[in-house]
Amino acid sequence: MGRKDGASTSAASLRKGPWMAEEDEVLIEYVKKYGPRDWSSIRSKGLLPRSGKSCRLRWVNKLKPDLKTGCKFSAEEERIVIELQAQFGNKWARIATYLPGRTDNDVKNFWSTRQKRLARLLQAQSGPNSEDLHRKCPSLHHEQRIVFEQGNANPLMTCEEQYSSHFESRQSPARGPLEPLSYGSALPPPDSWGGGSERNPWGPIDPPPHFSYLQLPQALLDLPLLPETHHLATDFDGVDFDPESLAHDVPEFDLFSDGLAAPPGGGGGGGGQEFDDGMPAAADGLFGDFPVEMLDGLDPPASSSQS
DNA sequence: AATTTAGGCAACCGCCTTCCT
DNA sequence: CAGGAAGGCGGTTGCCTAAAT
Repeated sequence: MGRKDGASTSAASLRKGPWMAEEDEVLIEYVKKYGPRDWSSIRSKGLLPRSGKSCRLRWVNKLKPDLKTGCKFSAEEERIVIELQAQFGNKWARIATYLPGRTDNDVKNFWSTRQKRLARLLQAQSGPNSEDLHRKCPSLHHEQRIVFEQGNANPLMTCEEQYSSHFESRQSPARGPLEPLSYGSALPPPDSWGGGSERNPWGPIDPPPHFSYLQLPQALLDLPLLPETHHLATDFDGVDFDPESLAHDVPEFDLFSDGLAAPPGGGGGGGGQEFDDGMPAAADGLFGDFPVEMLDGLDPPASSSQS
């Protein structure tokens, strides 16, 4: 209601800025002892000069043991985010429930970066230097070329999305609908966290209906289609996912035993990681360049290309 | 080698929802 | 039921690093 954040606390005595390792230790010890709740009592107990919100954020985004920190989004994860964003909008917390080890902040940052990139490409395409882009991104991967040369390009997707989709469809053509991660056998129910707030991000989530590009934001829908690709906007209606493939690499949830069983084939945090399905992480080598051919046929959307 | 640009990420802000008294 | 407190969430900003020029 009328409360202003921090109004009830003396903001002057609150520490801000980057967290020190010692602070992290204190926070971890606190969660060990009391569970991930009552964040504001961390300050009231005199443990840390941080706001409860700040403590919670730090825990959720960095200290929680089941996070994929320092690991780029895999192509699979990218695709999931793209599809769910189209479906739910900017409901990052909800989307994150479908991605083991990813936080809402991760998803948000990923999306933001992607949007910037798209905006920049569109702007470049609308300007006089699209040839410049060709020069800058000459290394179209062979697989990417196949996608576009076969006329399967969907102008609503970035290069890596199209490539990802293409690659994926060849790997497992039949996939079930996306489902959120559930505690299942891998994660304990919220109760085991000490009966904290049941407003938890893991709560029951409606299984999303099939994704449809018709639900894309209007700004994207305004983009003109490339010749001979109009059908694709609806072809993607049937893109399905196997929920098993999403949940199968949910790590054993062991709050304080260093958490993650390392995914097979890659140590965490090192980059270049591979996941169970063999999909490589979205390494620059594969997805680094956009197919400017895709953009050359496009006119800038009436309203969004100027900035 | 210096500068610019873009990507990635951590953390803060403020609004909203839910819980508690 | 009303109001305050706490937590959740999305938007935004700023810093750091790597790549490009």
